[in-house]
Amino acid sequence: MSGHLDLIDLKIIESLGENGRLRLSELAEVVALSIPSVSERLDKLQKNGIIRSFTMEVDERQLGFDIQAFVRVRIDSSKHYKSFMEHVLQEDEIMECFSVTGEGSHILKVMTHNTSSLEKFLSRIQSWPGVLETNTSFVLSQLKRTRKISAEIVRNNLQDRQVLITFDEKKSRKV
Amino acid sequence: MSGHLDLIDLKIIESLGENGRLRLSELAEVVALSIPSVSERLDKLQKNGIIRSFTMEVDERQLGFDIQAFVRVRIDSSKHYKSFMEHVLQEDEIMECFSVTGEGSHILKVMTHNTSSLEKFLSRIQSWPGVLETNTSFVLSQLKRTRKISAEIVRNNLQDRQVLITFDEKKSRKV
DNA sequence: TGTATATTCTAATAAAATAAGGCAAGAAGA
DNA sequence: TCTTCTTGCCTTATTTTATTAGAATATACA
Repeated sequence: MSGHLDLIDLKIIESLGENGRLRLSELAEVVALSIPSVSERLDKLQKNGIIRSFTMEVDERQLGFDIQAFVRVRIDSSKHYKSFMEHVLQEDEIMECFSVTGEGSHILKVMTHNTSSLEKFLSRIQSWPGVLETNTSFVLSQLKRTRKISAEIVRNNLQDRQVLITFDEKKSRKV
Repeated sequence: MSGHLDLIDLKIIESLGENGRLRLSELAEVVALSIPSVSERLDKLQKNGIIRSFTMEVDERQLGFDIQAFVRVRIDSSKHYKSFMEHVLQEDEIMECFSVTGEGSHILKVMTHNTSSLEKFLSRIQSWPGVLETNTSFVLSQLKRTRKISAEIVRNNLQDRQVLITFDEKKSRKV
């Protein structure tokens, strides 16, 4: 049970970050391994939870989500933490929720149809036990959106942890 | 050139949001159409930019990105806007960048290896022309992360725009 | 060094995607 | 209303891709 990631794994991750629907055959070409080998590596990456899931970026506006916002929430202590989390999971408007340092204890990334649905959502939040304050920033536009995980950067990250052991040129198959 | 989305399209989007690597054959099963029909719809969804790209969710920690943070940036007026954007696109640490209302003009979602790389990054930002102030919130944990685009909600969003016209039961094929 | 484990390959089989051609329903126009 | 054009879907045939099984090679460890 090797938990080691080598450069081939990182290239697979990088490639799939750019196009999550790449075929095994295309990945095999990129990393110069046979298709079954790539398939096995991919399974392992998912099994180990390094790859969590495959998803999609959509144009939210075209799907009728005209409002995106960040909502900073301040909740009082840990007493209401569990119920807060349950509420968060239930609300479809909340796409992401982060526990953070700084002003407020949480940041919510919210997506709704229009201002009136956002208003309803905000008043709902404010009724949750323990919620002391919210502070909303509307998203006017998104300047950058990347899922790219550079193999090179990950290699640098991991090598001082010694998680990443080797990259043997020998392993690469001739094409 | 029909730009209309029907419920079948929305089901395709919903399904791919949950698993972006679903096969055409599996999608065809879900929406009860033939494989070539689903393939054609999928092409069209991408061509129309409703589906922007296919990607992946990874476990950032396992890839050595131990620090995630939101950085609020205040830049002075629009004079430095263009150069700011260029910088943003260049920095690998910046995963997302939003132009927002409220305190500060932009929110950056940042991912780095450790506090020292974050520190370097922050001092780099502060040297960009026009950057007046930054305010960093560390992400302690992520409580929710969803890419699910519910077909039902999108239908509700779109029907008052009358973009969504029909859902004919007749169109569904027997299995 | 010897043994056990990992990873890879090839080849055969199964499954999936693509491409071509045709049919039917609905829209647009005479 | 009738005709034509377009759109969306189907089926079939072909090509491409993925899976499985088994053998070989390399790696790690005692």
